[in-house]
Amino acid sequence: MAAWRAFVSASHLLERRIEEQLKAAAGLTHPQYEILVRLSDAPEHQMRMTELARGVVVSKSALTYQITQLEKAGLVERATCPSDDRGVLAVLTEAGLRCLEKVSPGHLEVVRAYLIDRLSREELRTMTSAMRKTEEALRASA
Amino acid sequence: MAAWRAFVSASHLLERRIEEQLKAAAGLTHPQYEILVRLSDAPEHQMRMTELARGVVVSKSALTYQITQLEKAGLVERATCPSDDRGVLAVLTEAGLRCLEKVSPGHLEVVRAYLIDRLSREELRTMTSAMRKTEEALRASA
DNA sequence: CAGTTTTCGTTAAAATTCGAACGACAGTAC
DNA sequence: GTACTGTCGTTCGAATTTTAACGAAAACTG
Repeated sequence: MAAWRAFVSASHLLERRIEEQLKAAAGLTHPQYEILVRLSDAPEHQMRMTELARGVVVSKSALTYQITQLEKAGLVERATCPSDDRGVLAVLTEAGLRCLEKVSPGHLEVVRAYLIDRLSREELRTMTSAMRKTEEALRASA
Repeated sequence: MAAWRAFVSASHLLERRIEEQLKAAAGLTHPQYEILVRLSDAPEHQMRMTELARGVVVSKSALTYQITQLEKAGLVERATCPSDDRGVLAVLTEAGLRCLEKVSPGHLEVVRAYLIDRLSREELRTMTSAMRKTEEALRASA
């Protein structure tokens, strides 16, 4: 269980550090940053609410809240979904994209400094595949 | 950055699943469970608040809140610290220990099912060492 | 030993999370 | 078409976390 203990501590510590960095750099929380990243990767910089929530791994209600916050900040907009009248599209704005481009380097630097750069190429490859396996297993069972 | 993405998703998904399991099994949250584990490992089943907060990786105020909750549930007690009049000791009660023994198996089963058992011995070893490295780095820089 | 600075744990207010319940719409069966 | 069932996003209330500020006690300084 040593692996598990280390995993939990490391992920919580890293989470804290990342939160701190993002807040200082752009007043963003980690979930908010994740939302921007996912949107920037999506076709036309937009995504359905439910799909986005699944991707970021937060509840739908938490996403509703965060999208509202990001909308107030002008980084995201809501749009009606053409194919489904119930649907809502979260759309990354120009300002959102610029914000992301401004913040990413610092974020990645933290991730590298405390995680990536401390692992050999071999270790990194192993860990990636391990994390993918557990992600897949958990997504499958839900 | 694939490694990082997988890491974040996997840890959030796992966190959710664990939270769900603990809530169902004993009405505990993950932080609460962590507190019980740390206390059960400590000499005389007790620890100073600040030290405990560092171990579990939560803020002091969050720990104050959680210890109060656990005290209401009868799983933990507060005691005055003999060597330091400011200090407070969190002490695991008999009921707390029994609760932990009751819940642990189910918890470990989840951790194994989604993380440990999906990794080869080699992968597990690599991940442990990687997590230890980042934990150490993050604790050192704080 | 007085004066300053830290550390300890708690508190208060604000922010964020989740789960459950909801109304609106979509999909399917008959 | 009508009824059933499922999905979508939001809202509400409860629980939890964080930050900042606080009073008390320790540790350090001279």
